[in-house]
Amino acid sequence: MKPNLPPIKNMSIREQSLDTLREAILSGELKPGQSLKEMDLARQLGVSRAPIREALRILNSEGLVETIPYHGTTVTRLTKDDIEEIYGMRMLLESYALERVMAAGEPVQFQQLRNMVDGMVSAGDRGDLSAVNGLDRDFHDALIEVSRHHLLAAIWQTVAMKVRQVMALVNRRNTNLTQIAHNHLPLLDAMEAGDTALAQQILRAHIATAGDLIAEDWAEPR
Amino acid sequence: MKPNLPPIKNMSIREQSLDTLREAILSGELKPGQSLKEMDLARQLGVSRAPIREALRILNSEGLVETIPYHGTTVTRLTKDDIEEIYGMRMLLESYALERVMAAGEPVQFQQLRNMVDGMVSAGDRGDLSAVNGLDRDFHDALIEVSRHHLLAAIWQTVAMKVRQVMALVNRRNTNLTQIAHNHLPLLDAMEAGDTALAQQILRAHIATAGDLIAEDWAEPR
DNA sequence: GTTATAGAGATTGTCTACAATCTACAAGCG
DNA sequence: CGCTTGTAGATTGTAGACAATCTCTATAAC
Repeated sequence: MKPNLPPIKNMSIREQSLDTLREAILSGELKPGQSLKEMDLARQLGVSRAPIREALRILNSEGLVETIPYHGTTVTRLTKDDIEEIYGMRMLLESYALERVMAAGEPVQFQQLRNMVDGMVSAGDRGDLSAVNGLDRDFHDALIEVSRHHLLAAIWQTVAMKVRQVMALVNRRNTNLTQIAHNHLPLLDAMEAGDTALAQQILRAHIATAGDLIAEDWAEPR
Repeated sequence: MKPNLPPIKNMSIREQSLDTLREAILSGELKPGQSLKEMDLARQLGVSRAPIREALRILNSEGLVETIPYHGTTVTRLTKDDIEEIYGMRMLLESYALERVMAAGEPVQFQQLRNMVDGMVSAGDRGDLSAVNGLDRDFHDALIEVSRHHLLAAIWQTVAMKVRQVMALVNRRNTNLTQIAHNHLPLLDAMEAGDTALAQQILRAHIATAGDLIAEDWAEPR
């Protein structure tokens, strides 16, 4: 008899604080430029400053916050140039992942991606925005994952976080749900057909379009 | 009159500890797999555990150490696969930087690179190994720098650190100093001539060769 | 009126002590 | 003998107090 019970809740206060703060930044709850006072955060989470500080150091080296000695920690500001850099880097990394996946040529992995795209399409038809966004993230994360490159995956994490932050902050008035979802179909078709060049072209166009749309109506703060 | 004096020692204990530990790892003084006990490090540096812990969190998120809760922190081990990933990523990033530099087409920046290559050549002729290594690092760092891409530069830092660590650990018996130095000349020539394709080809071959040489005689630890 | 300066308050940086957890080994039990 | 369980020592995780530094404001000097 193996009840298969998961571990209760082994996360340290530091890690819980880290996840909470990171999530708040990536969801846009904590806005760029906002100052984070250690004591406030500690009181708010009901813990001491020590784990908060360690979490802030990690967020700092992830580029999500910036710390000036004896002055304070603030959520990193995002300029239009930053957006362009993020999407340029995203294109570079995803393109590389795609190249590796196609070169490896293990068609069995496509099923996983196919499921996500299918789910995205149906979520789009339902008009479920957050589901589409979640599956879109999952799809691009999975593309990196199946490329089987640990270092690439680690770097992708950093970039993907910034993408999430941007997506949460942008004024998304002109998003066509079904269009986003269906955009992934021809990419997957090209991949399954083994047409690397076409797949690359579609992927790059897909990312470039998304980046341009966002950079276009990015309101430079302050 | 501007004496150009740097601030005396404005760095916090955390940052000094961080630099010291990072340097020890990158120079190979602290070897992969070695366990780092907070109390030992604190005693050795003559400080308390708090700044040491914060430094370790940063090193952890940089991928230089790994921490298991209540168990300890160890210097990250490097496998042969890791080496290949590092050099693959290095090629991707430097190639991207080169592409951007060539596209921008500001020839004035080449002078800076030229000086480094010249210095490298003369250091190679002097037989000064550490000078060649230092200038080689400077050259590749500068290539990223002149591409004017903050995010790329940040990501490069992480990868370049791992390259340094690998270089320090590898058994470099067959290094031809003058060859390494002179390898950079045709690359710079192609860049100044505006021949992007040729420059890319030389750069990629240069990095691939270096990576293969190192991966080749990488002794898998344990 | 302008500038320099001193002090108060707030915030971050560091230290020390204590709590929680892990590993290893020994004692108890079948 | 083999397995579980409990205890000791070591190590990491967290808390709270104190020190160092910054910002801001009021005041004094010119």
